[in-house]
Amino acid sequence: MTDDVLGDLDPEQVRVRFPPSPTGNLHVGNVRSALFNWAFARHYGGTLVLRIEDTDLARNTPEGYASVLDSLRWLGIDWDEGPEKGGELGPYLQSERFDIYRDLVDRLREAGSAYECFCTNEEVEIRRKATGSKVQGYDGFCRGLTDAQRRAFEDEGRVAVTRVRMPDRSIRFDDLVRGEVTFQPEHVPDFAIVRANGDPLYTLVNPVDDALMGITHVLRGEDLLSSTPRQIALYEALETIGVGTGAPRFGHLPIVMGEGNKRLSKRDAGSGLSEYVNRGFLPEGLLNYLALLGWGIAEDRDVFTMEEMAEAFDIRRVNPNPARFDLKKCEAINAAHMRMLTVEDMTERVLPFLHRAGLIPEQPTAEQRTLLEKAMPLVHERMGTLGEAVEMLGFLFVDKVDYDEADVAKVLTEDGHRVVSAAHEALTALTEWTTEAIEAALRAKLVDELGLKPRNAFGPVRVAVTGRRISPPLFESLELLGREESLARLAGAPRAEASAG
RNA sequence: GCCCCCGUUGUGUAGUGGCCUAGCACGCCGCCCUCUCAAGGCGGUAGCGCGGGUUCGAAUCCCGUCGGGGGUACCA
Repeated sequence: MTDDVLGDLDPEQVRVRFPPSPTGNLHVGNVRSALFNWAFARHYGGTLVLRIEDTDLARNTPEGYASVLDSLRWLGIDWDEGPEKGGELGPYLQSERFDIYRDLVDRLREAGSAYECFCTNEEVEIRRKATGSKVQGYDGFCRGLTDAQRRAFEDEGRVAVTRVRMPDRSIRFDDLVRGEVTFQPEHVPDFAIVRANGDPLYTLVNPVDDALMGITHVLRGEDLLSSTPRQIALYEALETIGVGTGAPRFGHLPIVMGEGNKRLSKRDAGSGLSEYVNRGFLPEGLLNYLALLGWGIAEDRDVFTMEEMAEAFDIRRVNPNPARFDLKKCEAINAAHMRMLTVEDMTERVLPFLHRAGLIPEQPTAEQRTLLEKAMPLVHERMGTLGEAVEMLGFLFVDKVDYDEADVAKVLTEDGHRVVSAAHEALTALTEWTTEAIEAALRAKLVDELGLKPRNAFGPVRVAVTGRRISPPLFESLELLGREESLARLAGAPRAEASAG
């Protein structure tokens, strides 16, 4: 049975690519594209190529390149060919392929598929106004230049760009997520592929490398939908000079929008991957959420692993609607993944965050590690991100508690201190320092003897010991903190400023 | 302006002519549990952009309309 996504291909012949520009912090929209290409490749057992599109020399940075690779590694999106992996069809950095592009452009020109154009934008604009044409873009003026005309332009000191000659017929293609899309020839002008200074443009190198690298499916953002017809024309021109086998199949993914009705741009908060890394999102959590922007694994389920995604992924089930990035849902999905982690795994992942917050050294002591392992079950279900461990568990690792002023003001009043003193007294008398014993002693003293409601009884104790009104379970926390430190904190708890009058 | 894409609750989606008094998830609200906060349980809120058709019957098909987005470079 033929699968219309694959056509005549065997599943393992699928070749897709992720082509980032190394301009810095990866955008979550790009991450989503990388993810879908990864899932597509893994689903079929095909190949994912990583290609660095660094032809715009002015915008590239070495850090950008390192950042892209680091990001993909952090995400767990592994590629099969590309930087650090090698492959038969490299180099995989476009900046190392300029000779290839030059050669192909020459051949394209010889074949008549491309031509030199000497027009300036102003001249094109003047002609458009003169004819009253509504059609945008280049008008094809230089298509049929004679040698003499060309020499005349050159004698004027003009330098040509190279343009592709678009065929005079409509171009249609069957988009994997949108179905059939058609463009009329008058709306797809001859486009530039080489700058006047000789540098190749994205319009050239992207399709050229896809052809050269045997890419079978191009899954990318919807923002590239309208450049597809000209790329298809280029693939076809390339095929006539013996390069590649024509256009790949395209699937245009919905764009990722931010708040309101704007595309999530690089300048928007929450658009860059590094923010999620720094906050302590789990790669699997972020990726899971990103997958939900246009795709779902099942009607009644939205938390899944990347293995499950690869298994179930179907590009035809991707929704074409633009999707808004919803941070709340992203956090909820991440939290669900946090809860799926084992305590050991969670401990391991939290360590760097505690270190960065200055709570523990880079190499924690065995004691600190044990303490964290014991504390982890208490907060495991309470954390939405790894970074939250700093706030939740910080009190266990400091000598001097960082008291929340507002919480102190609210709870450690005169009355509050009477409770804290009573707690101190009850705990001092304790012979056995266990959660059960601590709870029993505190309840007996504060609830039974003083007649306090539990929340009023334990609130002041909580703030005195942890520094805040929200904390891990109190009795367990006291046990972990230890008798000596607990009693010291109860004895030395700060006071709310006495209110005037 | 022109071209292309898209249009189900606040958000992401399910839904491909009757199973839809439109399901699920997140959010939000309330209740239960409870030492705080979570988690968990229970309940609630809110939607087929609009107008015409076709049909016994339309979220689902057709036409129109409105709205939103993307593109329109010697950026990618």
